[in-house]
Amino acid sequence: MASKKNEDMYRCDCNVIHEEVIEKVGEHMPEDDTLMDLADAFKVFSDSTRLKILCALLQEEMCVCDISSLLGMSKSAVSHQLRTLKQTNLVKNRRSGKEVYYSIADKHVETIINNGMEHVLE
Amino acid sequence: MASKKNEDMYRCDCNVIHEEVIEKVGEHMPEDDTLMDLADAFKVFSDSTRLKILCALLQEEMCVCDISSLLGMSKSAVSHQLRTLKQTNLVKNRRSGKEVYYSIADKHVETIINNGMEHVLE
DNA sequence: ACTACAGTTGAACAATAATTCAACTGTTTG
DNA sequence: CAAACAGTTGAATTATTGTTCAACTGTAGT
Repeated sequence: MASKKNEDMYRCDCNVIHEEVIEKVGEHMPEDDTLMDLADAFKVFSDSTRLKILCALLQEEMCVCDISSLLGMSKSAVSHQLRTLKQTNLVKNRRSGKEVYYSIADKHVETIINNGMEHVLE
Repeated sequence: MASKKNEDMYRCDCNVIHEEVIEKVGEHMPEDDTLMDLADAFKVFSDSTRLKILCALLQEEMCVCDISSLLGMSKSAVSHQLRTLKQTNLVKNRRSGKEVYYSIADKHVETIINNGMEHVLE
């Protein structure tokens, strides 16, 4: 006879082995929405093109042409990625004549990259 | 007459606007390989299922069944993600009888997640 | 007003990745 | 040794994402 306690609580294809652990851990888990947001945040940093752009902008404000030249990529490809970076508030831009200059908008960018770098370089 | 300086240095569909900036920034950029590795590292954290697993394991060692129950996902799906996490050395496992217990293997996991969380929660 | 250039945008295409499904390994128990 | 269960694996499917391409906007110069 099966335990009735968690009948419909956790649906999956297995018998719960350690209910106490599951309940205890479950209580201290971050909200689902929070973890989705966190995943999305990391997703922005998970593309080497975007990382290159961020590393470049950490040094100096640059226009799209400059970035394209530096990375050896089309303006279109760069612009698409800049759009992503701007939508996530990591960079900001200003127009000066024909050019649009991008720069870092969030102080966490450097920390997050350095932190990840530390993890990679060992 | 075009400048001869950077003739074949940067190929892209635009005229280089600020050569000095590009050269200066270019000198201080991390290696391409390094940035690829960094992107791959962030990629692991960019999925909410994997984040959930890591958050759970940060609290306590758990077997696959426990994790499946906690997340409401199939053992197969969880096992696939655990494989990714193990290949990137973020978790380790040990067998005890029929069960396989997973736990955090890298001290950076907590730092990286907390760091990202700080960025998300504001 | 016309031309040239910086940049943006949306659709199409190609590549990557997460989940499902079914078959499999390994361990315990009767 | 046979049955039952924990977990793994590979192939197939589905979803997501990065880049290209072509057309477009906006600004400067003539």
